[in-house]
Amino acid sequence: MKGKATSFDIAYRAGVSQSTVSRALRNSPLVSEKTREKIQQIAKELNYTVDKNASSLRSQTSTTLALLLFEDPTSDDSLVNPFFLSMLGSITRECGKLGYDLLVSFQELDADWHSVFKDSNKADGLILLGYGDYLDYEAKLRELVKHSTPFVRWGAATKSIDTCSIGCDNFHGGWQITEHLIKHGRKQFGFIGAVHDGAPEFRARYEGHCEALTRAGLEANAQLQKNAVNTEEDGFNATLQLLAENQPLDAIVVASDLIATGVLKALEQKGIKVPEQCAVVGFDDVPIARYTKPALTTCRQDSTAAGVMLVDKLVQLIKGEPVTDAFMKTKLIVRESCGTQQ
Amino acid sequence: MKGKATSFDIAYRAGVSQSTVSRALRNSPLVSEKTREKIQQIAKELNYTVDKNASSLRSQTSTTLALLLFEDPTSDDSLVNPFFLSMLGSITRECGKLGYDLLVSFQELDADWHSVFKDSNKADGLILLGYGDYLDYEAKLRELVKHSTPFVRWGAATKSIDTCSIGCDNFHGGWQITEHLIKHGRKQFGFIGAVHDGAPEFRARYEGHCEALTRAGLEANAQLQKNAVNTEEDGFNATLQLLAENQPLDAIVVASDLIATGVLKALEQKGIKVPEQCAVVGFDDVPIARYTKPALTTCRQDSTAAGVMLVDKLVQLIKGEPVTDAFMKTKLIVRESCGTQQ
DNA sequence: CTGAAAGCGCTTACAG
DNA sequence: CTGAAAGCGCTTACAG
Repeated sequence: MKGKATSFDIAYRAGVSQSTVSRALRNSPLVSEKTREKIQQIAKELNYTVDKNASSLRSQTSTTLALLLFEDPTSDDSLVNPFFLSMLGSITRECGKLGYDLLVSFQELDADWHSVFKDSNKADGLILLGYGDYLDYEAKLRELVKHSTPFVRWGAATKSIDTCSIGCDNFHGGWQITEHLIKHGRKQFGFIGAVHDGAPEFRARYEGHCEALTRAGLEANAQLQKNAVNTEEDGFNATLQLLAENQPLDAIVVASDLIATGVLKALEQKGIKVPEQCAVVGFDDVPIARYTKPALTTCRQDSTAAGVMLVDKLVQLIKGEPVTDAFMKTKLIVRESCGTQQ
Repeated sequence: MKGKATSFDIAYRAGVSQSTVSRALRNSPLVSEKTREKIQQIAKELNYTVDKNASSLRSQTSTTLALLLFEDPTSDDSLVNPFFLSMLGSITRECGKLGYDLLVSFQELDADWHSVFKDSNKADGLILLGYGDYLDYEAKLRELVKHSTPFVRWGAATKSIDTCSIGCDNFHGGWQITEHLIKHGRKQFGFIGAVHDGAPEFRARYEGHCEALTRAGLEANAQLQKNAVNTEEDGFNATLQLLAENQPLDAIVVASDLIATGVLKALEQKGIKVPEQCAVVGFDDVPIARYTKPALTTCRQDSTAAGVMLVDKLVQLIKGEPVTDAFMKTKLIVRESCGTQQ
């Protein structure tokens, strides 16, 4: 035989019709066990694999998911948000488990996502990670909804768009981590991380932070909140700005671990001892957090569970089953940078 | 119109045949400019996208590449080798640039790679990253060659198999980093990293290391080489074994950064000051290397360039163009853990 | 349980 | 430069 074997080749050898081969290979109950076994045996001998393009074309379903990664606008070319990277493993594995292939793509915000993947029948649904600026992103989400493209995303739930989002309880996380510091005697807080409509997750963390302060009878000082997008460099610069306020500080709550690495760097440069003089806490629990000196206390988002859930929900959506948003609990991971045990 | 627009819909509106539409959309010179423009205009209005499955089926080419990631046997479920992760960005981007889609998959060593991706026409070629044990891997490579599946891989070149591999000059890297330490007065070396046929890259680094010692009139002491696979934990344990030899040591050359984090941890636990009492150097320059304390001196493999090259070579291979192995230069990155400037 | 036939939406000889 | 037709390799009504 030249070229790849087709279902016709198998049919010929098995002495049955091509339709029967197709049914047998997909374990249709319409085929007798004996016939099925014979056909599957021959298929194995011929190293036969169903042609994906033909079956997808005919059945109008690709059993492929597309993962779209959006980068933060300022991040360097080769750097992907490490938190998303850590989701990749479980997303890939879960896809494999459910029999889906996974297309991965870095997206520019100006592309037409729906046409690129869904309209061309490359993928049955989309997983969205990250977004750059949230406002532009929201407009894109509306497009997807309009085209009734099945998709799920990691991020904050929104009332304004009817989408399935999976995110962690950022408000609770911000509260949790701040409350821990207060309980251990910290009183003068700074906060580093962008707080505006373009970054709803950072904002929720900040609001949780403020809530903890209020409940403890402390006051959030807006002057001690400095914006930073998700980079080490921004964290470094924002910290210098914060210190320039010349206010007493014994703790800095940071909106992400990546930013926190820059905070630690700035404090070290200024000779401020962490955690003795100033506690620092991050958010995410990316791999790096274990290696900083002092090791970073942070708020873990379970990226493995998140990846599995994103895939599961998307597949449900594709099958037309009802799905709900998921809101994951965060977990306080105490290391050295907050100066407490446990 | 219900459902997605097809080339027939466009043909109808443009008053031409469907064949002409197909040609016009692919910028065939066989179509007059006027007709082409008209057709492309209508396509845009209808939000038309070529059906990937139909075009792939008909043309027998998918313009899709598959990235197969193999995990080290011992690594935990959600953890992917950070060095490979850092290639992912540039691989994805380069694929986009060349108009290819990218399927990503974690592979078990027992799967039939060719049938899974190439024989089913899901992908035109394969990119292989990592391998667990090299001997099993080699057998798999032979299979691919036998099925004439186009593929490229990151790793050491082999004479025994006719494949396109892209790797760094591990021997030179091992030499370079050791030579640097010798030049700065270190004399008593340990080496941590698996040195056997199952890990040819680590072995090459070790051989380069030994070569540098020999040239300097020093002697490599096999007793001071301890095996470790690519994990922090293994690095930690191997270091304890090394120290238990009770031999004088003023430098440890480590086969990877990930292992080196475990080495640093063990030394800290034993109260051995890095770099004052003992220098430590890694290999790879993964993101974590900048954050350890002391920051890790290491040998950089340019993952961005590597990713681009892997994609470019694979596409050449698919097009039937001749390709050659690539051997990238390593770069010494001096940080704090070796105790020298520059 | 099985087969003959249609058709998914394209690309590409072939003919003009 | 354009069109009519074949066909990529399947899945799935339809008929028996």
